[in-house]
Amino acid sequence: MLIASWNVNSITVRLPHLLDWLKSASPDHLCLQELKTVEEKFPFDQLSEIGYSAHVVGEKTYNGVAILSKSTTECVSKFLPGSPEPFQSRLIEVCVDGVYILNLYVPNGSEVGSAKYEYKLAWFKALISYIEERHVKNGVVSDKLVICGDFNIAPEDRDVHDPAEWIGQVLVSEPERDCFRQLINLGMIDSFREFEQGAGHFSWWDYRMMAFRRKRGMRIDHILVSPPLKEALKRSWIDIEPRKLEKPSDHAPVIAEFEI
DNA sequence: ATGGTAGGCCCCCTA
Repeated sequence: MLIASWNVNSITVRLPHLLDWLKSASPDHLCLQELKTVEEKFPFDQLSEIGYSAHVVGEKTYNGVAILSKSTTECVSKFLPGSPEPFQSRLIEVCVDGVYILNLYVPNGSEVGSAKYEYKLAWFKALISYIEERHVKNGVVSDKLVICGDFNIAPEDRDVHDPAEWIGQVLVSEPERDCFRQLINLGMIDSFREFEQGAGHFSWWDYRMMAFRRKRGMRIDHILVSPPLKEALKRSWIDIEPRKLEKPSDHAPVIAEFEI
């Protein structure tokens, strides 16, 4: 079974890339972020034609998340209780055959110390409570849980093209990394790092300054796996091919394979 | 300290 995650930066613009990628990669479930549209304009029909159903939380212009699946899934949640105001569509969770898939679009944070940065930290605090209430027993995640998404956090310096240049900045600041570590402390496993220890593996590159060509990126999109799924995890990787296309998303899809 | 590029939308905001 393949579970993938991709920040498409507008599903309207990226639909051709998305359909092509689904046909070639053929994931069982794909978590999408930054739809930038409302549910009424979501391309259910075109996705259905290639075998995918979808649960969607959209909004006009910003944010928006969805989970596409080949099989039928049960939607568990479409919002984050206790998240700071105003509401933003950044969380959706489904359940399928006893496996929970939680899809996140973590706030970007804009700049350390800004109001948006405080929103990001408050949002993550609510996220930890959400996970603790639903999936944690005795301090660890006891359910079969996969947390996918654009975390807007590069967990360690090896996930950053130039750590010295980025020190203390948004996406890499210690309070943000503390947020990520809280999930690790609940037992969640960074699937990518189970198979690859090296630096230079990125999932996002700024559109500006030819960042992709210059390999100046960050690994901020993640698939985390709970302890009950660890043995089933067989592979985890980043597919940078769609980032090479004309009019790409600034993010690449990340994929995890399970023997289930 | 700033700018560069992209997407959506209402001439600017977010990333």
